[in-house]
Amino acid sequence: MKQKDIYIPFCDNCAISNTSVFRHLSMNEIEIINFEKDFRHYRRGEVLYSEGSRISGFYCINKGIVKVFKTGIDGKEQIIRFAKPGDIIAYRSVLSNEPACTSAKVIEDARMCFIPSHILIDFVKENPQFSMAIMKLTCHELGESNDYITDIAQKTVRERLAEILLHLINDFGLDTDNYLKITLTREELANIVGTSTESVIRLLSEFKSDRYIELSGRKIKILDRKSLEKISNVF
Amino acid sequence: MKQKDIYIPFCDNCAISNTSVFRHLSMNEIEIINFEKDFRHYRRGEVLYSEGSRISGFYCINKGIVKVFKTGIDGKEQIIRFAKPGDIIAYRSVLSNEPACTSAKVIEDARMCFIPSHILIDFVKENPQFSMAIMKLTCHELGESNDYITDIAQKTVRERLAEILLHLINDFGLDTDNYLKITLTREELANIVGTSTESVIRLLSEFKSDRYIELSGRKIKILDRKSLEKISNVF
DNA sequence: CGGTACGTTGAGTCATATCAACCATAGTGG
DNA sequence: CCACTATGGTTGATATGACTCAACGTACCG
Repeated sequence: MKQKDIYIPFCDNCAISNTSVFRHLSMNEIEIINFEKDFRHYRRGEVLYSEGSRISGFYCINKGIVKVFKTGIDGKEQIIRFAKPGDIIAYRSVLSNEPACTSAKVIEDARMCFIPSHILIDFVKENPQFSMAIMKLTCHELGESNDYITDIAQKTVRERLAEILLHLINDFGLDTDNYLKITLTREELANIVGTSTESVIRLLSEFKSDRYIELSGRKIKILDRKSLEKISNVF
Repeated sequence: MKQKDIYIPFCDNCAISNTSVFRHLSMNEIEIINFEKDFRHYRRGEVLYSEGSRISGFYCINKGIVKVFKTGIDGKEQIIRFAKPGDIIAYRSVLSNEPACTSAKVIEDARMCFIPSHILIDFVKENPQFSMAIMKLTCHELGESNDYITDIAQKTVRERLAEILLHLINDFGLDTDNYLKITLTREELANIVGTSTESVIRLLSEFKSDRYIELSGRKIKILDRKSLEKISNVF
């Protein structure tokens, strides 16, 4: 406990980014969040909330990665999206005042603020700019989900896997050696693509022998992005 | 032109329903819509807007049915949802101020109001109640889309077809003879389920010989809802 | 050292897509 | 009025992508 991290990020810092929904809040409103939020660390594997549960607030991610998923047949997970620093999750349930329709689990050690529901609801009601930003965020997510419905309904597993790799590159980036910054288990990859673990393994090693990627454990090195784009059928 | 229908519905009537998002508007606001809206008839096959286009307003459906879809590989449609009386469409693009990410086409002769963008945006900014209602609507749709991703990724075509039939029953109802009130081509059914026309045909006639449904042309008669529920794997 | 979770590979199977032919219907134009 | 064309529906044959099952390898962890 000697090394315990006592640093708590001020929301002002988070709000600076011009992608954050918080950028439209007044100093006063940010103060309110700073005061009411509950900040803490979360380890890989920790569950933030589960499908069907009532949530009393939402999370704002400062560091780390969280997967948001639904549980389908026989408990098989379908990953809906990832949340990374700057993103907020669970806001949907708060706003629609329904039980959570997804679960969320930490997949890379994280730091997050938990912010009580009423704050989000109050701000949406009182701050039109913020309200619009949240609205846009929701609409954007809706667009993405609809895109994915089309993909999953029409593309082959091979095409979808290539596409997911490209999405992961976009969202999480590559390190200096061209390794994908996010690491996932084969099963997690399968649960995004919507296929079986075995199929992911086979296709990955196919991509490998075609020299599009290289594999070392869970790390994926991107060698040929153009070809992945060609395979994935995105224009 | 003798028989031209000069009846134009007042928004007050639409707003009465307690499912309409307009129920939170003031009399004054409703007057504004009444004044600015453009009401007209649309025939089956008419395209309201297409993917990628900029839209200057949104539609509120008074009568008829519209399909909202995305165009995927080789122009194959993926139907995302249907809009029926009381529903609004294209509001997503208006709010996020992005080009349309879907197309919309009339599949059952319709009457609609076209309402200019600025009205929606103004009301969202000025009327917190209305804003919340729109937010809930969006969140709800997002939840539905995410559900469908899970289904389409994990269920078989057979299961999905049964599920879609149940959804159609819920959304559009049955007439006195237990016929589904909405009629779709086999291709349209395929484009909801995310499969080929031939597969839909084969599965429908399988359901028919299993005595779950009866077919006469495009009309589908529901004989055994319980069994369809069992097949569809919904609890 | 054994346990648990993850990764890999092979073999067999099945659901579903694809291709092709054909029929029915309705609208069109000469 | 008839041929012409387009659209939708149906059925059969065939191909194959992807899943499942099963066995085994690997690595880390207490």
